[in-house]
Amino acid sequence: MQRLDIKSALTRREAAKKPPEDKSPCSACSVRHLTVCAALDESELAEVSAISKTIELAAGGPLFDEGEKASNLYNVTAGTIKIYKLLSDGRRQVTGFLFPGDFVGLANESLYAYSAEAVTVCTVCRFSRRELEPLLDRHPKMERRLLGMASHELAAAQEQMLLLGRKTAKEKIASFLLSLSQRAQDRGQSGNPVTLAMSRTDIGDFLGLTTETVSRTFTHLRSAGVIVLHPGGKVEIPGINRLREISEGL
Amino acid sequence: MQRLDIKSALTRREAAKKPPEDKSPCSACSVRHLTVCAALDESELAEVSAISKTIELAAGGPLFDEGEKASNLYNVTAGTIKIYKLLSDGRRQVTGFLFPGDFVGLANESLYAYSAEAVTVCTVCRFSRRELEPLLDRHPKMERRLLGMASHELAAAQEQMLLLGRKTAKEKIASFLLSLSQRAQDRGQSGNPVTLAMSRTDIGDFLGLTTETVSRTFTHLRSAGVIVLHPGGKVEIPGINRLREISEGL
DNA sequence: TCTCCGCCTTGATTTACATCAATGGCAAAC
DNA sequence: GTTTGCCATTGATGTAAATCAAGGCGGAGA
Repeated sequence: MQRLDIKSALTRREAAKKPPEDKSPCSACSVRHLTVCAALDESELAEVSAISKTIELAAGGPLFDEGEKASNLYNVTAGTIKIYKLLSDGRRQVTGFLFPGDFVGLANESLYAYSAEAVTVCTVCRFSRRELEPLLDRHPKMERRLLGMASHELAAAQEQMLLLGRKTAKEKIASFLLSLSQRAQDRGQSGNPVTLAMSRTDIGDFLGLTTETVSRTFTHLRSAGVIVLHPGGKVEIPGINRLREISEGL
Repeated sequence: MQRLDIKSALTRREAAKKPPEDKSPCSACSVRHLTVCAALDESELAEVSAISKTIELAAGGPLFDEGEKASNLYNVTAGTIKIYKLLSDGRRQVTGFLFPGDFVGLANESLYAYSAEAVTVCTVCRFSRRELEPLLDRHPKMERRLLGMASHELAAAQEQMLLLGRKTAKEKIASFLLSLSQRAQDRGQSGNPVTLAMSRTDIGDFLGLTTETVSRTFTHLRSAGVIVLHPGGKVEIPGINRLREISEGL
């Protein structure tokens, strides 16, 4: 398990310069059909453009930290982001990975309940909460869509609780690979082979395992011929049906 | 860990007769300020009354099952309900306990993603999804409130992932007791002593532990003088600050 | 009142995974 | 080209919690 080293966290933060951009070409957004903005027509889209700002994040760059004032919301448009929570002694739980089309920053209370950090180079679309709320008031379609996305995330969170509380290491890794594969497919990318953009440590912190156990479990699945590990984090899954069985404990 | 025994589940289900009632005195609802309905004025409340129906559940009675068509939504008005998911071999993860004011049944897809079952005798308020949706369209306030509740649940789910993935048995039990205590207080009930309405098995299935470990951990906290176990599931917490420290791993 | 049964507790033993430790590969920095 | 440092892998050992096992207690029902 990764225990956060404060010094390295600061270094990482400094390293992550964010060169901001300015144009917001929502109507040309390639992942719009996956986002909150899917529900909008051209004129509504213009309103959204007016209050949104495109931002680039370097790999490792922080988007926001747990406990910070939740003044912005973000749409991921490119790259992979992780969200996580920490215990005071540095134990970490990654509670989700976000891909293009995903939405971050909903906070019922006024503070973020988790931290968000870029795993790869990322592009996100930023909205200030103050400006977005009146827009939601005027466009119930958008709010409905947001509620739908929140429900969907809630269901995913419950699935993840089942994984964390009751699955074995092998079942966890199998479920993780299948879920990544599915999400890649949903985005029109290859579901097989699937690319793992994140480190073994991040995977471990997502699945409630250590790096070593993650690595050993990959090795085990490889030996069993269920997966093939290629360079660049590419994982081929010749035994995808077998992987499905494993993920269910069969 | 409880592995679901089909026979006993059926017995339990038959045992749970639900004598339905008919009146819906929303305006007299004692937990309204905690629910979706908090946002509503008198005339809106009347509309809600018109499409809601009060239902009583015996202890152990099922509300709905995972995979069932999600045609209803429910507001809990009295009692405790558990929601859970199962693996095919019977391993169970309780993903939440619901108390008066809580809302169940949101399902983005058309099927419930989990099962819901009464822990104690319960009263719930039922809405059909078909009738509720147009009402939400007309009352954005209510939809906004629902989004707020969903965000809140999402934050709770993430906290629970941190617990499941990274906390020790002792930390899990401590966090659990504190969270129940807080929720009781939010409802104007005693936070100390706090009453545990659910069995050790349910607690274990919620925390990713076995009954035995739950029991041993309670014993350990009792020996340490942090809690006192009284009959009827009442837990007194003389060392509530100590319990806070324990829950954080200090 | 007695019996039964489910729930809780406690003890002995096992085990899946964590921890500790060492090494190799690769990419960035010098 | 060499060094540095991160990341992944693999092996040896330790341990928290699971599993297996045995009573005890209290409420429901005869």
